[in-house]
Amino acid sequence: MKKKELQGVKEIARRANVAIATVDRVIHNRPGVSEKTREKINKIIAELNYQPNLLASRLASGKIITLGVLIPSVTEETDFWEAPLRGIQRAENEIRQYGIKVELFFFDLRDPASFVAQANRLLNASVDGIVLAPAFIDEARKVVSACQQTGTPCIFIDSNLPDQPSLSYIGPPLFQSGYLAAKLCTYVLQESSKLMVVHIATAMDSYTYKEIEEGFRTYFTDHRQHYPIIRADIRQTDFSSVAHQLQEQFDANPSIDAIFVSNSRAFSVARFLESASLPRKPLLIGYDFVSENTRYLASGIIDFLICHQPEDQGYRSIMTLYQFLVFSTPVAKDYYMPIDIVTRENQAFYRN
Amino acid sequence: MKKKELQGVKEIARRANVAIATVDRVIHNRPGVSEKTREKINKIIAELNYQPNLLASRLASGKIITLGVLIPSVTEETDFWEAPLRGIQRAENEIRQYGIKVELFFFDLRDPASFVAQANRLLNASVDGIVLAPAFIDEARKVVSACQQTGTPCIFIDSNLPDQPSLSYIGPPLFQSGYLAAKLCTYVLQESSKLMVVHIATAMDSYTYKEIEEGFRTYFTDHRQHYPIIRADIRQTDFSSVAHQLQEQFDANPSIDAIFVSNSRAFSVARFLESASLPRKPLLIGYDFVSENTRYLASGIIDFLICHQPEDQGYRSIMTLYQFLVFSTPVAKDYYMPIDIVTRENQAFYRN
DNA sequence: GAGGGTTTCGGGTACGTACCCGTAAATATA
DNA sequence: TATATTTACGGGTACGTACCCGAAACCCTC
Repeated sequence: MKKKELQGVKEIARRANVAIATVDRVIHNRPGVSEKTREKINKIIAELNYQPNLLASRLASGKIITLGVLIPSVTEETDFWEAPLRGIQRAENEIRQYGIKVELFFFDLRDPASFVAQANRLLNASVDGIVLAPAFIDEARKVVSACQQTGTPCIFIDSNLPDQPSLSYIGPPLFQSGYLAAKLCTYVLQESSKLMVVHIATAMDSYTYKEIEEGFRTYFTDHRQHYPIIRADIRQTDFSSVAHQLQEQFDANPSIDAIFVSNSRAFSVARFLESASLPRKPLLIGYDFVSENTRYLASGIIDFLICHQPEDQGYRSIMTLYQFLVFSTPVAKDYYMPIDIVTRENQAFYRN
Repeated sequence: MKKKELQGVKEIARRANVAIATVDRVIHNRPGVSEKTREKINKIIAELNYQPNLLASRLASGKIITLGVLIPSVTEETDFWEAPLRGIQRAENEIRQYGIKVELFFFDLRDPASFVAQANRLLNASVDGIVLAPAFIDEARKVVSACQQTGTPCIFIDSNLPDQPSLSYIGPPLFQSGYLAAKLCTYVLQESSKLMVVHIATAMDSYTYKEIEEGFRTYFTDHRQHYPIIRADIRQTDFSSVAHQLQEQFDANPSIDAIFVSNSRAFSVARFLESASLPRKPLLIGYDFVSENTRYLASGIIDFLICHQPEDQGYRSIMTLYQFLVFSTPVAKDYYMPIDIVTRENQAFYRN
């Protein structure tokens, strides 16, 4: 009966003629090992291509890794953040058994103060990693620098904070999605057509919208198609304000053949189009698979929705932190989500 | 110093005044426990809402779960199956540490005999679960019935075997993707336009193609648009045969404004269009993000590629089996992949 | 009521790693 | 050279579960 080969640290310890504890010290770079034995053990580790058994590892160290998440709450305004939250919770379910816990903090998208308050709670919770929707630029900067202090890895989700140090950005490539929207418009454009870009938001988050519109316009300059592009900035998000301003634009410009809404409020424009009596319905393109939008997509008033798999963004952000903290997996600085085109015909199968 | 609360089976055993082994027997429905104690223990398990610690569980039972995969090999004809394979390997990497192993078997898409041979190897490998691309219907049926015998769960990937018992089907909704292709065509169609559906394949897998074409045609009947639809069945996949047959069709039908290729060989049609001198380039729609297609997408000859995230199909098939075998997670009978629209403008961000 | 069989259960070890604690060896101090 | 201090290492237990093996308790049968 031959001696069964030992596994893992035991085998290393046997070969190096040392105790398991010593091997353990080497693996975790703990002091108390002479340079000589350290080298010897490292050599054997390399030879064996030793991979620690994470089951055993995480079982033995009863430690729990906590991840903090700071994202907007779901409001009656939009259910967009439902999806990332779903993804986050799905990820948590998958890795909970491996000793990972997720703590959620929600802020109000319309209220920077709530962001600050929740951010402080998050920072005081002494978490091991952070997922952050940096909706308010200056306020988010402070969170980032606090993370820098403590060495806590931090991931931005859905929108970026340019030039800020972070472990990773997980979200859409804004410029290119505007560019794609422009291309989709061209399928209905004719000689005399005009275009309209609509921004509907109380606060104009400059960076995001600018990138998108830039992409949109660049498409036409790239292709030397110089249709007039009308801009509508609508700062009152209630329907009557939106309808009123749109009506004005249409009165002034009858031949608008395509409308591009730069965020998830296309449903508001759709509602206007539904009630307005226009000679022909313009093409309508917007963002995000939120419930109001999908209704108008189904009824044919919205033609295209551009989406960026928000659930997957949430899932991915948690999993990335997990992989980074537990396995030290290297992380890509920018992880751009695909630019999905959702239409009436494929929306039933879209996974938001 | 108060007694620390015990965890898991220990706590159950303490409360029930039995040994851990007895609790273990109850949990695993093993015999050797009187009905009375069994009930008592089950009651406590319910009270505590006990969730077994999977780390400890899988660590203790050193068992290795083996998953068998039978998919087409990557050929010079098409690199489509690279993507599912990537996904499968990614999944394996993630769960290898939890005692899951994947064994790969490849067959030749042009050769049913190779399928049978590899299927037999797979069945003899006594795996715990199977992922199967049922490319050959009758031959695949036999694998399924063998699985039935042994109770081995089996998942179909990429194409389905209608009316065959399986744990799950993970793949595209064929009918709807044809339907969507039709819709995309309409953006360029005019009064006098004709359409062409092209099948290029040595063997006509009846089910897949039929579903797709059915969806394509249904769109037009649904919308009462009765453009002539020309069919081209091309059984010689080499370029000159394809070019020859296409040329014939175009000679006979000058006003073909949109071409729909029912599989990944759109690049072949694209190559023809590139060299042919047609009055105006028809819209070209095909399937799959394979390298030849993406080149023609970038150059603008292919307008749309319809894709179904093949990498994710591979990943998901393995993970589904894993979750099912290890956690007994319930599995959806059909998991339809989204119908992605890839264009020149968003292809850079597409994750195949 | 003694022998044999079956059912029911408990003790104990193993999985691979983490980490506490104690001790021998090496080095420094007196 | 004897003693204190540091450094290097080994023994051993714990994490929560799986499962082997043996023992007690029970049930029959003659």
